[in-house]
Amino acid sequence: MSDSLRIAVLDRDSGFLQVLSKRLERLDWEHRVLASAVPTDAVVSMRLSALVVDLAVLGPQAWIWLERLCAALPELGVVVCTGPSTVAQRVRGLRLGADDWITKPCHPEEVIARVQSVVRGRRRSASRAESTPTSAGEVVIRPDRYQAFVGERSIDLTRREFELIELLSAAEGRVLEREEIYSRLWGYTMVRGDRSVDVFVRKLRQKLEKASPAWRYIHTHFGIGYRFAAESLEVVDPSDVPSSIPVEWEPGDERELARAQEQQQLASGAL
Amino acid sequence: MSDSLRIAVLDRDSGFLQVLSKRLERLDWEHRVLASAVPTDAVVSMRLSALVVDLAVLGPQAWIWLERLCAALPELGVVVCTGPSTVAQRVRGLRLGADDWITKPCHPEEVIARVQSVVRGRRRSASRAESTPTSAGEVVIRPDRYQAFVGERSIDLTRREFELIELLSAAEGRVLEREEIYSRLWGYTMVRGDRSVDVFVRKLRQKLEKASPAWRYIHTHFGIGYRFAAESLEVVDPSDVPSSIPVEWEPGDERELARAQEQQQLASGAL
DNA sequence: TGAGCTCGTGAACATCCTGTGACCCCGGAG
DNA sequence: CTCCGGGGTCACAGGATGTTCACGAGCTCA
Repeated sequence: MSDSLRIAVLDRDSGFLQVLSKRLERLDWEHRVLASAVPTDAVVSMRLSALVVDLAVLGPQAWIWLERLCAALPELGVVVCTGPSTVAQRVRGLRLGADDWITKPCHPEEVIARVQSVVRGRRRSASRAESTPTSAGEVVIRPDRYQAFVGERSIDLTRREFELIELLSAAEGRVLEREEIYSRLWGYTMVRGDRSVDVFVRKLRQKLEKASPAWRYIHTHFGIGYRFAAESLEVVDPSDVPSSIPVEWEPGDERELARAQEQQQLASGAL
Repeated sequence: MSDSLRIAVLDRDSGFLQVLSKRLERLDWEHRVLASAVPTDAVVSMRLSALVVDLAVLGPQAWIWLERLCAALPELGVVVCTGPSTVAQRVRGLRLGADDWITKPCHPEEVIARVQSVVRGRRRSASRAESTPTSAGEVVIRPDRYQAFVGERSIDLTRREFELIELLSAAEGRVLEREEIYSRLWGYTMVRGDRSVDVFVRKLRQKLEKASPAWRYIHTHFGIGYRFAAESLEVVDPSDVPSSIPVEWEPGDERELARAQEQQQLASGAL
């Protein structure tokens, strides 16, 4: 989602900066201005999608700096935007790892377009590399596998179920309205009376409970929607649980068990 | 191998073509010259890394042609190299999917450098350690031989089949969506309803299973795509099984078998 | 406490997806 | 020209998944 980017501009030309910043604001891209050479580490920590840089501010260090930066951050889009230059300079810059070279004076719109173009290329290759596992309670959500796990065991979610848990967990702690859930998962607005969200929440709850019975993950907010938050249940007195249960469950029996546990929890005051 | 590229130049400026061709020869890039607009399909079949194009030769069709091409071949690097233009035109071209825009007259060296820069971005994903054998389970994938082996015996994969296993195994553990597999193997975007990926997965599975029956390599993720991971089928001691599982297995029922074994494993140890 | 809405539940139903085998096309070799 | 292997398409069938429905329990408010 979100084609909102994160970029930095390394330049001192106040006119250029002002115009460009205004455009960036309107695009709603996160951006910051740097006034002088910044150590590579610092750039790393900014987690940028792209960097626009005027080599002039770097002085004689420019080439070395550029080379180091590009070597250290091959995923970073680097667009050089600088004054008049020779072919040799441009070729050198591009060979060192710059992704584009724009000659000033230039129109900010073109800068934007070229940055987008550069990032578009990156995105393609990096698309799934950014998938970082999330965890909540006992479950771990792994986008790279389109699946959630408890320990090493897959919960065996379907595509929609996974999308749902991914969405909910991304908003952990916040209540998401049905409408929002629906429109983010289905892509269009929910018609009144549609129960799809509820149904998938139920399926998801079932699977979560089966895989991680001691936790509650999805909480209903009456008249509003759902909230995702891992909450462990009070430990139930073992003597209450008949020892015969854990042995082998027939395909239909988990439900019974789940219900029994629910009753117990209710009784013990967990809610 | 392989900073040797395959590019095409769509232009009519004989001087430009001559100079550029000479440079390309020296770089030992495969290249060809096109004199007029070429249907997208034709470009697809050329299996290019990049295309340099002068929009002037395309006439009024230029924008449509460019848009179609970039949409169909997201992996193709497109560098527009054309005469004087307005900012609006350049922005438009870049937004439509062009990766760079060079204004003539220009130095061929800069064209080369920009093409390289564009391709460098693309390649990142494809730049796995070429020619380094990978192994998974019983199979060894040898890019240098364009073939996979079990022990010393070749699995006898065709070109596409090999490309597929190479792609999948490079992403071992991750789920690859059909669209991604398709676009990386065929080079252009998949049309809905295309079953090519499935068919090649089947062919590959057949050969893998024949060569290495005790392992499963390619796992289906319903509604998403495939995941490559070597998993050995624990061979269950036949004497353990028969009485407890009354069902008779038909000769072709490996799927049943696999499932049953999975169940057993679940039941026997893991919790 | 009761009406009215909301939510959980199970199941039926419709749809979509995938595995599969058969078939067609094409370029190269004989 | 014909044969052949590889690549790609098609239609079918079984299964997995998504969607809808009806019913009952739960929550809120008067």
